Amino acid sequence: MDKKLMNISISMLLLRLLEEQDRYGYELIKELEARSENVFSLKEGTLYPILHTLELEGAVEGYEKAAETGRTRKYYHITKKGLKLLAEKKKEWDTYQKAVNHVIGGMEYEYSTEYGTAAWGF
Amino acid sequence: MDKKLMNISISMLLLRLLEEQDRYGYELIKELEARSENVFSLKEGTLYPILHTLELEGAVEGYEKAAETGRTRKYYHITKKGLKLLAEKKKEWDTYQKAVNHVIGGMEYEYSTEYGTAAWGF
DNA sequence: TGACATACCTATGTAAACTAGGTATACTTA
DNA sequence: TAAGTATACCTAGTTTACATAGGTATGTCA
Repeated sequence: MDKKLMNISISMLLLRLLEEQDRYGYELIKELEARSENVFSLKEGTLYPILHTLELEGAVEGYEKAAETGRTRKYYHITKKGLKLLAEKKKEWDTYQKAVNHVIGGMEYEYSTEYGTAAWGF
Repeated sequence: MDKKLMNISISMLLLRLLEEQDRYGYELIKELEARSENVFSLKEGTLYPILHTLELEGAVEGYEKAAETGRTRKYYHITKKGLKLLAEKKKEWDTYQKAVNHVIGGMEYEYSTEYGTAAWGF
């Protein structure tokens, strides 16, 4: 468990996006904005240090790759360790979520078997 | 919205407990532990400063009251301002929760009309 | 009587995330 | 073609929620 009460780390969200496919920093920011409908709008100053830390921890691996435009981007790939970390963080989030809802009351929920259910308005 | 991404404050949980009835500090800690099944276990060093801040902000009002044992306790009462703050924080939490789940995927939920539903295992 | 639970408090530390800058390339449009 | 905007990466310094680690004092139970 994280020390910081109810502080679900951004890294969980980033790892989740990298679980799907390799992505570069700027792309992660835009994708996160899109999926969260602008609830999560990371500044570069927030994102890049986190990515560097994740790389140091061995949760992701960065590599340079040229875009179609010729411009070089730094892509990140999630490692086995990263996948494990993601699973842990998801479990933590679930625990916190349940506990908070239990305290404030009034919310019922259940898991669905697939990513992105009708409940989310897809 | 709070600046701190996904950092849902403890104050929301405390205000929620004070919404039900006046309580004293130590009681809040124990009640929070009980309701969250020990997920949230505040240290006194965490709780009391938060209560003092909430009082300074006018969200709660403290008053001394003797317990049956004769011992004096400091009870806190939630104010109108506190109730408003709680409502805001609940809304924030709901927004964050939805956004996180939207990103990590796979969770469906709906509101129930009453506090404490069967889904929570009461 | 000595340990433990209750009940309150403050000073200091830590780390996640933000603020506020910086650099440089590609695209768009006036 | 110049200027503005979007893309794409980076670091130093700051903020602040919460934890750590201490303190005091009363009530209870073995």
